[in-house]
Amino acid sequence: MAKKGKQAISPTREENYPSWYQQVIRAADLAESSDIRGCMVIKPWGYSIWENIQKNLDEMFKETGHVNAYFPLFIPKSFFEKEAEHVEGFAKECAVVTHSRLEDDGNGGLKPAGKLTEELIVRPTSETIIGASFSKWVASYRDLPLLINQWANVVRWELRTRLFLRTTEFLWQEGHTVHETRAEAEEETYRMLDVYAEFAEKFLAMPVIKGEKTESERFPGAIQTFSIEAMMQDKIALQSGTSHFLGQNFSIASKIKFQNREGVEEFAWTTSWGVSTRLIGAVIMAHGDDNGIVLPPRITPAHLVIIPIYRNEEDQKKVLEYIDFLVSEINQKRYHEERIRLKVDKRDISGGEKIWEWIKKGAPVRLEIGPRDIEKDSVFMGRRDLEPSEKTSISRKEFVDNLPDILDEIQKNIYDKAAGFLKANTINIDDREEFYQFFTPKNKENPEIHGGFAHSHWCGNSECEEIIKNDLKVTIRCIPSEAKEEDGKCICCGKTSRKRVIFAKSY
RNA sequence: CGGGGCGUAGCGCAGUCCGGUUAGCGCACUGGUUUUGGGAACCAGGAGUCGGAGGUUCAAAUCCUCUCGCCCCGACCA
Repeated sequence: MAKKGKQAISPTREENYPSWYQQVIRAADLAESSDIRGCMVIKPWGYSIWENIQKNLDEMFKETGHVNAYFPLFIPKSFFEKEAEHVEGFAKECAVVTHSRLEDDGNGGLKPAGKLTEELIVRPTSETIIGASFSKWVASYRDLPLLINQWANVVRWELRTRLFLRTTEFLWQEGHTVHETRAEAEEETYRMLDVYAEFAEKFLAMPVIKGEKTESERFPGAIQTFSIEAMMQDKIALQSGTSHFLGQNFSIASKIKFQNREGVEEFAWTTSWGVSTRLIGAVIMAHGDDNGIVLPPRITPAHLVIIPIYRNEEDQKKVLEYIDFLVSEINQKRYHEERIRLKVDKRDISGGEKIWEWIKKGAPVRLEIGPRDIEKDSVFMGRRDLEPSEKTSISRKEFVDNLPDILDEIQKNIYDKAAGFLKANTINIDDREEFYQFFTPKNKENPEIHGGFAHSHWCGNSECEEIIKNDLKVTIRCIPSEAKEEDGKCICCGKTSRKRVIFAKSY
């Protein structure tokens, strides 16, 4: 007898959001924490999502003229010291390699030996080490622009970690580009922000807001930092991608110089931009429900899971033959120029258990196929964007013909749902009192999900930013690119302002 | 790094305050029988030395000290 609740995940989002998040990761078998502090093991189902993110983003990078390369994991400490703000920003979270050997400590253990003459930093980001190469590669304006991307792991020794959202080691890509002019570098910065926004919306089905960071939230060493911000279902903002205009700061530090068209030597203009495995956390929290993760078809490891139903060997043979035929038909179809990724779950466990497992893992489409369906030449379909009980029987032919459209419809539905949520929880606030109420939970002991994105005026003074942050833990997520100029008064100090910015709590 | 909570089988927990037979329970796992289209039932099994180290004691999951890790809140951050 089924005696568990209506939901597969406990606690629900409403009951305890952080705990729900962890349970979804476990139930969907995405990742687990490892024996190393703050580091995660990404399991096959989770890693496969990352591979699909990589594949599609990489294509977009190539389409915009970038090529991949790979640079060292280690950065000599002296390289790091070249850009003062950069050092200050990352110093507190650097893993440092000091020795090169281990030797017997005389007690059956090992001790480090072979002290390095210069310590090596495990890269928290690669501006300085890549800059060292770039300085050798760039001599003339004819060498520019230089458009490089690297897929890599980085280490940031964060104090508090959360699977996918903030881990000590994480996977990401970092783009590093060098340009002849300021304008060109700025253009690149915006272009890559647009690529991220497009990727988030098209592939992750996640609406985002593009905008510029305030000075306090800027990347260490950057002139300008831009980000895409998404709203999670607890109404908290998640910075999901960043693009930085670095000016000449890093080219000066790394001596990236070139002879310009007038024959005069000058420092180049650089950018950097990145997204990380955090995007998987974003997908979980943007679309997941109380039954587990909900995967956008464009990045799911499996579009379709087929569950054979039979009770004797005779039926089994018939069912599996029917499924073989169905699979061969599906293999003819394409979804956005890719093969349909499918799994036939032949494991010898009960049907109901399999169905729930695939719901928790977020597979967009499930088919149950048994003797009854074969008789009607039809399939029994469940969709992850609908309730688990909402299953329909449709003819085999119709299903096969429409499968790509069904997947697109699911992709669209979950996007619309997330966009609706973002809209419903975004408001203009002009009154300070109202602003404070918006961001204050009614139940202090056990805070309910509250707040959202507040579009409010800001005078541009970082002191106001600081006051709000201290009072409410609310920060300016970005100055939206699309914000229109209008007259208003700063939500904090009341001085005149020309633009609304987005205030929210953030991860 | 500061405050709080917690480490007992793969997972979730009871037992700890008031030390004392072979350390329990649910789920999962293995084998069997009956089942099977919304998370099956029964029977029989396997698996832990109680996060780690040290101490107190005739006796430690339980008391003391140190230490490691996880979770939540805060500061820091993709």
